[in-house]
Amino acid sequence: MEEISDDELIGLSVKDLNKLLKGKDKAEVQILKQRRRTLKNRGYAANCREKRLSQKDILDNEKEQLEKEIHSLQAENAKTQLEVGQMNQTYAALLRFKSRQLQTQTVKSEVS
Amino acid sequence: MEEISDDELIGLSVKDLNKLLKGKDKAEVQILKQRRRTLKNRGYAANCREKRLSQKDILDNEKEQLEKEIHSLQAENAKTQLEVGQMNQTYAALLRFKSRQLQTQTVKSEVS
DNA sequence: ATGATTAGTCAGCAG
DNA sequence: CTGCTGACTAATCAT
Repeated sequence: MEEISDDELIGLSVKDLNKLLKGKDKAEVQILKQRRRTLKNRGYAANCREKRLSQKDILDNEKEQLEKEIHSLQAENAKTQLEVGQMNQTYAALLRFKSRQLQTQTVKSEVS
Repeated sequence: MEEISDDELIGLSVKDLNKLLKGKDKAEVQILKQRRRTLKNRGYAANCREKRLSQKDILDNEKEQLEKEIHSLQAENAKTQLEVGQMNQTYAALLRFKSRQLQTQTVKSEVS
């Protein structure tokens, strides 16, 4: 019989494989089918490992994104806090103005 | 010869193993040493798999922590923003007060 | 020699 | 049956 390469064996559909195996020995067919299964498994295993790695990459990236978001939020927070501080200063100045005015009015009404 | 169990074989140091193997056939010794190596490898592989899993767990946990931190920062931000809003209201009221006062003063100085 | 990691193999489960 | 995954083995790398 003609030798069939791993790649060919993997590439063939079961149907085509059966066509190719028409008049063969049953034992021989079994052996070939087993070889096909094994080759497929080899691919599945490689696939499985690759998937494992890419999922780790995904996790790493997600983590990195979250860290960026944290930094962004921290910056935003700091900015807002600064804003609050400035407002407090303005607020204090206005309060001083207000109490000065009230005092003046009081004095005026006292003399009137 | 007496059979030695996997656990025993794994547990023995090379030294003790050699003692035990004093008068043995060289081929037999080689086979036993290979069995020992294989058993050790089995353990290493299991260890490797476990490590892989625990590292994934670590990543997952870190991710979860980061998400918690994000939520915390978001809450903090919202709170501060609210504070800013309230301050803006007070600020606006004070500003109204201030301009009213200034107006009054202006009027008074005009009539005087 | 020892331990860790990778690729291939098989068993066994899921669809 | 096809595809995936856990565990085992052997080969290989590093210490």
